[in-house]
Amino acid sequence: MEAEGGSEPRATRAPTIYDVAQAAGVAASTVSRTFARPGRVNSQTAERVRAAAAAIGYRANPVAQALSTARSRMIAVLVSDLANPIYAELLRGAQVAASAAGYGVLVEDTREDAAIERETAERILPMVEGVLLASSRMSDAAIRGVAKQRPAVVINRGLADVPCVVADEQRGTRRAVEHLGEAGHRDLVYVAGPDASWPNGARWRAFSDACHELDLTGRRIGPFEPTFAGGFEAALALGGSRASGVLVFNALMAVGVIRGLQQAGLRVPEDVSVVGFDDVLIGQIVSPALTTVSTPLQAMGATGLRNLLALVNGARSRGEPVVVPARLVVRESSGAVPARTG
Amino acid sequence: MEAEGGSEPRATRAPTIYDVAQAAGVAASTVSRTFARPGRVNSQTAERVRAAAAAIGYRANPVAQALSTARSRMIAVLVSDLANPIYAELLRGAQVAASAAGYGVLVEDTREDAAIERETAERILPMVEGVLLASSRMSDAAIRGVAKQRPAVVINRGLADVPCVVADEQRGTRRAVEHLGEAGHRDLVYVAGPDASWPNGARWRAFSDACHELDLTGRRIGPFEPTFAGGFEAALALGGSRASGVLVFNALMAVGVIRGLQQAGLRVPEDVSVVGFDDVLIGQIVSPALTTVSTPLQAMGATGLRNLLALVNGARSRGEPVVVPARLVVRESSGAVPARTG
DNA sequence: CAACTTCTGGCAACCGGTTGTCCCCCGCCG
DNA sequence: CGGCGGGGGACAACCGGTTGCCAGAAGTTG
Repeated sequence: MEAEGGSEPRATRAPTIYDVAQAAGVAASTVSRTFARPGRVNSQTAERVRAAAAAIGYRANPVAQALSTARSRMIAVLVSDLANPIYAELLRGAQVAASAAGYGVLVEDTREDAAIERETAERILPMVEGVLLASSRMSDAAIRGVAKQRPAVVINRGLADVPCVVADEQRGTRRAVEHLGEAGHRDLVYVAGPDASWPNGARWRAFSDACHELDLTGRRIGPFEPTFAGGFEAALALGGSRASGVLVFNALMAVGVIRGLQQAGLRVPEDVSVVGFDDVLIGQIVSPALTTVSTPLQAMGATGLRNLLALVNGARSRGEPVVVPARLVVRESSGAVPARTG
Repeated sequence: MEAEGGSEPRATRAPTIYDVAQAAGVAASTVSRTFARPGRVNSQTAERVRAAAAAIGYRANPVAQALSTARSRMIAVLVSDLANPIYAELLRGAQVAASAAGYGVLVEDTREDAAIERETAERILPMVEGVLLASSRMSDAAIRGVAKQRPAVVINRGLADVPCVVADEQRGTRRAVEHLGEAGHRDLVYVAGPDASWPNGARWRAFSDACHELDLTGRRIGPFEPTFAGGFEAALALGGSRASGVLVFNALMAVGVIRGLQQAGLRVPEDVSVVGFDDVLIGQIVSPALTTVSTPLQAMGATGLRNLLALVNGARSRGEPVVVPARLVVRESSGAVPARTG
């Protein structure tokens, strides 16, 4: 007679295919095939197995499956900073897409630090089937190193030899500059984010080119932290400038710039027009509402993840990056150039 | 002679302990113990093994380790909506804490849906060592069901028999009501969030009690969606009310309420005072800045995760929930009651 | 009716670690 | 010099599935 415990907590071992096999009077392999290869076993037998499994509450152990099939059904997603809503959105898109495909998402917040990112990647690489790098801060070489070990897709970064999903920074930025130009602004400033950020470089280049073509003056200040505080700080640096139009690396910073300018006694958009990147709630809430270059963040996350799964399943990537459109959403933070009183 | 491929992609199988064993001239078990039980093997042997491992680039396979030790070193974190910054913060706190302990975090966005949440939980339960439920929408019974299968910790919800981390909703709410009362507001409204949300219930009860004790009139409207749009909608419903002080379920909604009221031609705080819950960036940015009940979200995520790990490692939980303090942060959206002109 | 398929279940090896157990060898002690 | 103790390495079983291969049964074909 076995010991009769009181309320057993998580005592009893979970049932395995062997338990099911015994209950159904078949071999373990038959149980395995019943679930993994329907059709391979006689339907009557299968029915018996399923009944036995249900009766004893069998659930396949995903770890064991992962070991024997070498497929963990997990994807790693690395983001720079979960507190930044753009990563929350990207992650959400990716997570929902993964879930739909029966995959789990291992998140890691790399805290805007290339070293942490690298180390993290190495650590979790062996247990996932692929890696989605959102706005990686690593060097190209490091990214390729990761991609050599596992299928990888990069979001928000253009990079040869590794599949990418990027927004059309070029056109988006161009539209923003045109918008400012049409409003009469001649002197523009680009407020830069982190040097390690690829979109930052792309936006600055596109800004610079567009200014040149449209015969506008375009300067750059920064880099600043890609946060509200960083933008606020940038607004102070903007003080002595003659610039009437400002393009800011991201939405959080742009909001910071607006607040900083207001703090300094300038009105937006009457004195200075501010345009940002990323269409997140905070930009819509702030007053004046932020004119911004909008990219479909959730969709990018989802697309990135789906492409990654395709890769995992043996697809070969076309060399071309996936480019999603960016459009300008004009709100209240930009307007006509002020009449020069000075 | 083997086929000589060109650039081999991810061809070669990762080295195993058997490869290391062969290279070092020892048995596989010795290799395993070299890493898993330092001290059990002679230091000279260990050195040889480590050298061999380094030479061939061996890395332990976490899946195999998970199978044989029954420890996957992964924790599931379920949140209702990643697009809500409070979950992003909770998740961030949890992720960083997990990472520090060498654990990975599997996130799942349950989209505010109890059914999805349940199903998700069942699906990933077998591959994690524990579960952190942030603002679960499931029934108490369903949560207990989960907790019976794996160690679980619940955040933002009080629940007997399952370890919890909650903010001091009672005191936080009380402070908010006192604040409004001291400013002269006699007629208050609580704008409710989802019925399935535990903090929503706790806040409403505390609000109601506080109003009673302080001899104020406290009504309730809702439920509304816990989003900006939901708050905006609520503001419309607030229209005909004589209430001059409004307490709103969360920050996103509170911001929506402010904007909705402004839209309706009311000034905040001159005509109506608005107080919210959750101290997130958006509440600081909005104009007027939101007076809010602030709780340490990242810390709650981190604490929840650490307690979960303790549980996983065999600690028994004291029955008491962990209560973290909530404090009122007074900003611009609340002020003195307007002089009654009507 | 023999030869050949097709269907279907079982056996056993395998994925890559971990760990209980055995045993050899060495040193130490009486 | 014999016996004892313990350090340390090897063997093999095990975690829980998956799958190649085999063989018996049933069905098909000439």
